Amino acid sequence: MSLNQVDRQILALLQKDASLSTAEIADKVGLSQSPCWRRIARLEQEGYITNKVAILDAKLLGFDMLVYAHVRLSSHGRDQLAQFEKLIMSYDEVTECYSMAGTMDFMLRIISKGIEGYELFVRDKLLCLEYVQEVHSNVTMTCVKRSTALPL
Amino acid sequence: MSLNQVDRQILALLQKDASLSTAEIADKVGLSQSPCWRRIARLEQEGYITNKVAILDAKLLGFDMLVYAHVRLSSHGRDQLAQFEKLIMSYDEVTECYSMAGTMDFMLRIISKGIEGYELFVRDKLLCLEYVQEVHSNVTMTCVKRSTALPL
DNA sequence: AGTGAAACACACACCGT
DNA sequence: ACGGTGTGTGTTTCACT
Repeated sequence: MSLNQVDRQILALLQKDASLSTAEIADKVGLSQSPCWRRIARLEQEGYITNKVAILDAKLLGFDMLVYAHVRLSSHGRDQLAQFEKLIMSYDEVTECYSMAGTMDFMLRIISKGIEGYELFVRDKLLCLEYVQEVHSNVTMTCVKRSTALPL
Repeated sequence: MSLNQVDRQILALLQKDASLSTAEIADKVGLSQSPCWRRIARLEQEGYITNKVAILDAKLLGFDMLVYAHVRLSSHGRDQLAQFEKLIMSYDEVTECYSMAGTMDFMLRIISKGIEGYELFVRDKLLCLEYVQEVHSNVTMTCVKRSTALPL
């Protein structure tokens, strides 16, 4: 159920580099392979580790535009809330979406190729929805830091 | 140098699930193991795949607070810009940081345990810096979507 | 819970096409 | 460039402490 220090160490290692072998992790946390493997399997099974992914180089692949957009829905749009969220999930350009505290707003992280790509997205996939009242775009310039790791 | 359709397919698969074996990927893209393995190795070597990470369940680990903070630096703070960025990179609570177009602002993605954890962070690690002029917190409520995948 | 060994699958290299 | 085959290395299980 709960986690001890070794479990946290394992998680900390894996969230930085999932290509580490069980033997390497076992070595770093001071365990032998078998018990280390069992712990990792347990951490996966209990849901602490949700999945493993490859991180790609966005710039190298031509995605030079990263925008955080605030989307305000009209008040009667609450009815279509579920539909809006479902739609958002189907948009690959939207890599993240959160509803914000205190407002009827959503914040979207949108990745695209150039301003043209971003404008196309906003026009064809956001503004075309009747219940979208306002879209405010926060364009990022340089990425100082980007990590998927939690502060364990 | 450039990528064909098969390469993109491989990248698309790996950015969703990096635990796929070469054989499984080869099967899905219609190649046999050897050429598929060579392509993946090339994609890593050329930097398209930067690394592989395990994604952990933030809520399960007690990180129930996710805030996007806009930080405004005072104009003479430009001198300490490099120092600020270095400091930000050392803070584990800051998982992302971007400088924003058009302003002297930075946007920080901060993950913490409860409002208490967040307040502690802002007080002890942001407001204590003389050149930090203003911190505006956008608190997220529910996560509609979160993905690390690019829209290939 | 940790250790050791054994079965198995996979990653990686070397061939031929 | 793709495909087949082999060998070492990592993963996964099992029997034991």
